[in-house]
Amino acid sequence: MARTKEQNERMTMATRKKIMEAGLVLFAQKGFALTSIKDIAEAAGISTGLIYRHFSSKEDLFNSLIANTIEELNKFIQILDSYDSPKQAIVEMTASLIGDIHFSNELSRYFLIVIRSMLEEEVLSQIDEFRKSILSLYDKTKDLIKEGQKRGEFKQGNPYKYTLLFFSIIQGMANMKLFMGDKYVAPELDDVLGFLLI
Amino acid sequence: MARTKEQNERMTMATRKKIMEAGLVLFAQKGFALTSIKDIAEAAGISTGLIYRHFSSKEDLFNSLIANTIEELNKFIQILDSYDSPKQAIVEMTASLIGDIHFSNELSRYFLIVIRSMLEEEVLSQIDEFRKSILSLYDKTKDLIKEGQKRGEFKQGNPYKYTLLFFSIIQGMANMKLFMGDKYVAPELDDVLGFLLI
Amino acid sequence: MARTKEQNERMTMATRKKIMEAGLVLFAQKGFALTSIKDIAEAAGISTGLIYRHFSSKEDLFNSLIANTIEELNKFIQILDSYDSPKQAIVEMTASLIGDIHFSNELSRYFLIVIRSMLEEEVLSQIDEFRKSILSLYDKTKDLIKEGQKRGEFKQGNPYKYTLLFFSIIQGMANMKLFMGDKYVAPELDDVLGFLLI
Amino acid sequence: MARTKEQNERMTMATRKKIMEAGLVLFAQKGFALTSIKDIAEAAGISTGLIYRHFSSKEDLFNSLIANTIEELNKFIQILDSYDSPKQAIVEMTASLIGDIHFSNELSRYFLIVIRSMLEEEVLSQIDEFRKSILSLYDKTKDLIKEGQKRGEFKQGNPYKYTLLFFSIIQGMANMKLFMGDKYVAPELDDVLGFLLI
DNA sequence: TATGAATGAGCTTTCATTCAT
DNA sequence: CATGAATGAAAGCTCATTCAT
Repeated sequence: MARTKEQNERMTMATRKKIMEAGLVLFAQKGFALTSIKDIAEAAGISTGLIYRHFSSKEDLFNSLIANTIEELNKFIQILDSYDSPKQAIVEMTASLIGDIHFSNELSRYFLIVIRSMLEEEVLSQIDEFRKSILSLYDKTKDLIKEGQKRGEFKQGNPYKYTLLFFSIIQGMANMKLFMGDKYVAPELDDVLGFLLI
Repeated sequence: MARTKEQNERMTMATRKKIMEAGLVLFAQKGFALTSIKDIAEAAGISTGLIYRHFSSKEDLFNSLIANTIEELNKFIQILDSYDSPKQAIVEMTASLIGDIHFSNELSRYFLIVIRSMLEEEVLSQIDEFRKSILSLYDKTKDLIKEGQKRGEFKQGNPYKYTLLFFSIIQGMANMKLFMGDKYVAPELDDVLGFLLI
Repeated sequence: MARTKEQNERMTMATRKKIMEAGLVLFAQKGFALTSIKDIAEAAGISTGLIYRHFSSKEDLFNSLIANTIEELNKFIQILDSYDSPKQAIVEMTASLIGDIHFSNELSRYFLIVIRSMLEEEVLSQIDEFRKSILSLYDKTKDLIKEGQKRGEFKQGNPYKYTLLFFSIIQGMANMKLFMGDKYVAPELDDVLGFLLI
Repeated sequence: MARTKEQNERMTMATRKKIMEAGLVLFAQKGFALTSIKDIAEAAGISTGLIYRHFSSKEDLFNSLIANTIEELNKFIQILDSYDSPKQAIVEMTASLIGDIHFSNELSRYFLIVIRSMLEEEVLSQIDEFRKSILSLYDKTKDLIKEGQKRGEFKQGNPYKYTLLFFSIIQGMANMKLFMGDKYVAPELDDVLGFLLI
């Protein structure tokens, strides 16, 4: 008997998810160029051909992950708004990121994708939107810091400079975790935010 | 009459230098896999074939740069020994790194190569020695921090954890500078070392 | 639905066979260096890339053919043992070779591969084993001649010298057939073995 | 002071000779494709560039050697005419060839070039003339055998078939000598010509 | 829908040839 | 005349993508 439409759809979505998960892990680890479609297919436990039923190209898959990453970054931005004070926002965000990186959570992979995309020159169609999204997160953070400084929660100093330092640290940590693996030891919140908090 | 031996040697050296400089820039930016021999040849203003008069393969060229990087890292380790106090050593090293990154000096490219090599899985013959060299720099730094803590120059806390945070920041900054280009604003020494200095 | 495993296996085998047949013909004719992968692909009616699904490199394909050749030579050696008398063995072997060469049978191509491998200096990994195999055929033949001389079936004289002459003739004939094509006229058994038979 | 015209010419000819000698050895051994200009230059003890002052291309050098080979073959044909009887002609020719091959004389290299040219498909411009020349030697030999048969000096039988067998043996021997090197043992005249002489 | 054999564009590498000296 | 650094076309090989089943 033929499967129901719903069953088929569920299978389709399950496969799509498997591909994206495998893609996220591998792209974060090895970057776009070094990750082959065969790698992804093997990691996802399917055939290479099947990937092309779900994504029109390797770049399309990558772009889908970038779109997810953008979404995650935007969620981040929104969460920043939901806190009572800039200090609370930054502290919560940082604590959460330290944990994500420590446990190699999905979010930490998104930040690795960010790093890689920064480095790779590859002309990937969505990369511009991606950069905008990153810059918008930076911008939001800058405003938050500015506001926090006004309220006297943060040290004085160029908020843009602090923003860049903040994300340098976050990305550096994500990278270091990938390099050190189990040997990685996460820093304390106070150490990471020492430059900013009074 | 033919060129003199000296002339030839000078030409050879000049070309070799051009190739290595172009290679350093491109490998730091795009990594091993994404950098093509054609890219390097174009950047160096020579033909593809000529690269193979100087390096037996793309990997050979990369390994030469890695060898240089190892050398630079070792110089770093030695310099750390030459200071009177751990605090002075760390402070000078950091100040120097901030400047190198800010001006995209060669050294900052070496740190980008380090980042890339951490991320890329590619089995390049020298990479193991390279990792050892990085870990040895980490180790040296850890000892320095430990000693500084004993002397009361640094905050108390797991010195290994501080080491990882320190290099996370440095590498994150090198990466950020590459991403932001002229928009990059370097942090102050005190901000970078806030987590460590008393 | 996907192809069955069996279907795939059949396709794979058919392709592999096509490649090896084309390779045998071309390597026998033009040797390793002059035969390009493109040549082989065209002769086999497939794309160049497909060859690499079946053989990891041009050398790997060549080595597979060499392995076949070694096998054929070993069969030859074994057949020589199965005859009642050395004379019969040599006569049958020669008659069979004359026919193979005349009809450009596979075996004659193997002998051309032998010639080429003798001539080419290229360091191909299996070539040493191959030479051993050839020398072992020569050795076997020498023993056979010696035994035949003891039995009074062959002329007296250095059996090693006779062996070299014998294979010089065989290989010369295979070569001549390739050069003359349809214009080639095969010699009589008695003419070929005149130097040996009483 | 400038060299005299004569001196210059002598030097030119000496260099040209060195190149041709090196080319003959290497082309005979490894064939056209596997022999690089650099190989030849090194063997001749000169620079690669200098070869192009004497020959317009690698093919031009090869063709010059082919021209020499043709000349040698023609000398052969002429020598065949100078004997009193076909038998004497064939016997002398064969004895001389056996010796040349045994001592790896120049002539034996020419015969190796013949073998290689038979096998290689490469479109070398002079190859057609070369083949004609070889066929003309075969033809001459055939006539000689026919005449000898008339005179009762040779066995009866298709003279063309005998010719092909004769040159198969000669070329097979040249090849075998290259393969066996010092281990080679030359056959007796009677063994080589057994099929023909009464 | 799912498979993996098959394709071919693009990369690394070699080497005949050119050319400044 | 002589050198060898430099060029670029062509070969081997990889891998994203297609397609028959």
